[in-house]
Amino acid sequence: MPRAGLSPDAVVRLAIEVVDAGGPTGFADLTLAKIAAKAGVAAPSLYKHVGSLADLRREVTVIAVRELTAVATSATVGRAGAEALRELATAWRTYALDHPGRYAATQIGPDPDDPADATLRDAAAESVQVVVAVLRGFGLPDDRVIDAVRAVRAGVHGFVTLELGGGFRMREDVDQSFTVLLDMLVAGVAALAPSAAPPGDTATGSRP
Amino acid sequence: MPRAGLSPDAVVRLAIEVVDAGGPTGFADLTLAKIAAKAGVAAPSLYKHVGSLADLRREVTVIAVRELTAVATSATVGRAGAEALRELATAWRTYALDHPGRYAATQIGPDPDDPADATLRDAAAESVQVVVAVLRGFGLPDDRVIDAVRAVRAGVHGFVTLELGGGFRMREDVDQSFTVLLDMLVAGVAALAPSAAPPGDTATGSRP
DNA sequence: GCCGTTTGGCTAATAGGCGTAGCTTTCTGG
DNA sequence: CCAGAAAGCTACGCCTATTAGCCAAACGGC
Repeated sequence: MPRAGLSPDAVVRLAIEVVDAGGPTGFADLTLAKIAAKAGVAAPSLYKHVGSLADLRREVTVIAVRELTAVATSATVGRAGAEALRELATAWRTYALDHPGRYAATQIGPDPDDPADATLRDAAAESVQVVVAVLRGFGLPDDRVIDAVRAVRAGVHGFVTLELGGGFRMREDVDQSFTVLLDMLVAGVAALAPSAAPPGDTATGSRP
Repeated sequence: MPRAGLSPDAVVRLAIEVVDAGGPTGFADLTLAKIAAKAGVAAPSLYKHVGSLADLRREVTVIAVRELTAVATSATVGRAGAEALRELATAWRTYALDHPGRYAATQIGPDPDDPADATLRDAAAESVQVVVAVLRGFGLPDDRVIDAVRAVRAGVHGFVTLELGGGFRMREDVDQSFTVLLDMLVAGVAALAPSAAPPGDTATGSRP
């Protein structure tokens, strides 16, 4: 008969705790029953604060995407060019490794047609804008920026998803492999600029 | 009272049909009930042919990984260097786009400790070996091969997962972006070789 | 051709998930 | 102080997977 003092935000916070506790599959394994247990409440009571499990998952995803945007942004303030790109990618990977469940949540793509996904679409677009901003520092032609952004996103996202999924044996050397990937991306993006001369280091040299 | 004529293989075949019918989320949405409905059989009857849903999913995953290995292999026979890498990556992406559900199945990593995952581990290792073989043609030092393999896997896998997940707006230009990514990977891998000179072309390659 | 065994289907039932309906209790605002 | 909103609850319906036990169809030996 006592009240648990829940609120929509509190439920989302508990959901994130459950996600964090579940490792890389924490988001996939998120369940209303677990949240209710953690809140000390019967499962149907959660519907007083949340529309559905799908809604709750969407809110968790939005928060995770915004967190990722925030760490990426703060990793690149005051930096430019290759250094900014390296810091961005490193912060991105660090967030994924520190919060694997939340990072898995960010992989949920918004439905372009569903109005309920509008804020998620916005959050996702904002996170891409951080990459765009960093790559603008390379002086790329406008029509090449999108290709560079996609390559960087693909490389970093692919790397961390493979890493989180256990796709890499020999865990010791993973940091070095990530550095090599960043070298490739930095050099590759720089090579897209018309007038050679990358604004920062190149680490592996550039090609004509 | 008539018999449906099922077998373990037939059940797996039906499972793959269900996966294929479900688009990118077909694997996540795979359910014994759907398979049973497609077979014209009650759900518990499937247990005469399959150990559990987890077993069945594992078998689907193994098949998908082997298919991916096969298309990657046949795309690279008789080719070497940059051309082989481009064809490998293109075949990889084509498989993912043609069979999004099956490609999603390949993303589940084997548990390194679970003996039931042994054949999946082997299949996954075989698929990585295709990339290793292609990259060997670049004349990399042994301790750089692993970094190059990881970078290629990360780039291609990241690209197709983002593409399948709807992470790219403006669908028209995706082919070009993939080509740009391949340019970066080819140049980046070539740059890892001690004696400059990439063995194949360096410009943007071909594609139908 | 017949009998016994294996095999492949079935129904019934358990356990756990989401979600709805409706009741009761607690808090709050006038 | 009391009415009504808010936040719990239980009971239920429907969907999963999975187990247990039954029954009929197919098959092997003779």
